Amino acid sequence: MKKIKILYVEDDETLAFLTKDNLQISGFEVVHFSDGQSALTAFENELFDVCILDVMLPLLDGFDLAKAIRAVNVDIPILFLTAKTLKEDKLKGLRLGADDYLIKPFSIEELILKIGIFIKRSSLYQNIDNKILPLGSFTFDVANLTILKFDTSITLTQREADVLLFLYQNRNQILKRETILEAIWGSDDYFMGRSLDVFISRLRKIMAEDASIKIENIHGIGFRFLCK
Amino acid sequence: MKKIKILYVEDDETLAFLTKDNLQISGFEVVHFSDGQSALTAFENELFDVCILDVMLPLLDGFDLAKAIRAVNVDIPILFLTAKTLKEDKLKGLRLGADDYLIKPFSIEELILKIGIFIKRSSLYQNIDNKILPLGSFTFDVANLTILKFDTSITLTQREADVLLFLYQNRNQILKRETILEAIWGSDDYFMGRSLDVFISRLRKIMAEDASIKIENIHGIGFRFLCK
DNA sequence: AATGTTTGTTAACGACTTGTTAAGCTGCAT
DNA sequence: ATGCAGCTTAACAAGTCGTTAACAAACATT
Repeated sequence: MKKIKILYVEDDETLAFLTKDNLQISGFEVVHFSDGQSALTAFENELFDVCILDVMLPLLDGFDLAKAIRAVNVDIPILFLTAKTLKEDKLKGLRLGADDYLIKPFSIEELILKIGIFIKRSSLYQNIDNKILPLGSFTFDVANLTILKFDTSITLTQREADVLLFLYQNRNQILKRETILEAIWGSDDYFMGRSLDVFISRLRKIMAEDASIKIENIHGIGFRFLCK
Repeated sequence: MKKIKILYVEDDETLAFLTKDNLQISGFEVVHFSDGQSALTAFENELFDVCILDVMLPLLDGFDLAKAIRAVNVDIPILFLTAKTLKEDKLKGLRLGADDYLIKPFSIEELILKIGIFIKRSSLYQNIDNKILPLGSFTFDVANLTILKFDTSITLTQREADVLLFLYQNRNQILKRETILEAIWGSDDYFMGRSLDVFISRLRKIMAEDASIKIENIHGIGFRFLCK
């Protein structure tokens, strides 16, 4: 059983030390940063399960950091620590329900409890199969395997939809060929790799009209789905 | 043009505020309640077009509230918001009827798209059992198992009518073979599947003259009944 | 530049799904 | 018993889709 890995950003060193220590005792893996900038760099290179961000941070505040994190991973749950009650408009644009907050001062028990509940209900368990996803100027109706364009619609095959959904869930991130193949085909060999290329080619053609959507190839590595 | 009036029940005040605000900006009229009891009272005194209910509510949970709402109005579409994954069968039941659900976390764009599609679908849905349904240039008299054409009428068998009604109730959506078989035949095996194909073939022939009605096959998945 | 490798694209192939017609059952009414 | 209606099963034709092949283009390495 893998530990839950937490990205924790807090500039008050004393509080950070205590919190980190307590979370570790409770079985979490915690990586702590004192400022937004270094946290963001780390986030781009490692996979985390949850982010806990102090709202008041030097250099890059908690909300801006959250926005930057969202640009890399749209689904990761973010828990804000805030001393005051939040400005409502600040939360706009963050994913409703994917985020939560805790008002300082909080007890460590409270935090741990909150993390537990929070993780359980967030995107690790997310069910996406009846969703209608905005995709640039299109919308992607997952259950109906349909891409709705301005005035037409295209029905995808199940496998096309699977690939597209997987790209979507990991959009704006580099995805290794291997990762995609494992996720969609269940294993990874030369021929499946060629199949993947055929599917990528078809999806590109389908979405060619919208220049804001792009499936980039990262040579020798995999693909990156750019969208919005 | 009257605004769509939404009854919105959500106990998380922050989320509710954001959602309500966004829906209003998108042109909906939104009335928000924090608990089921007060929502129900309001529902009994005002007319709403759609209900959006959080499943986890204090006092009266989303499903019980829905039941109470149904006692007052059998046709109103209800959209459930749920944080946890529900039992599969509970959800399946919802998608097929006048109800649908959205799993948290969702983005506000997703919610708005969903409401749009949902309303379009359910406004046509309504109470069907002994109605005369418009079917392109035909009409389908459900109780009398009759399709009325321009100058003739065709009597269907009970099973033909069952299949057609089920397709109609879920029109413009992909229906899995399995779902249809479970709904009409009660279970799903190879031969029933072949039977279904025979029925689809007959229905297509009956409705062949009207090009605006179409039973599409979605290869390897099921069918989609297209009909304005 | 020359070579090998990875990726893009199109088309052909084959397994499998579906469409269609007709024959075979089964239960019901006569 | 006999005939009929309605559904299922069989049989074969037609269609679809993922895979594979084949070749071209892009890229990396020397």
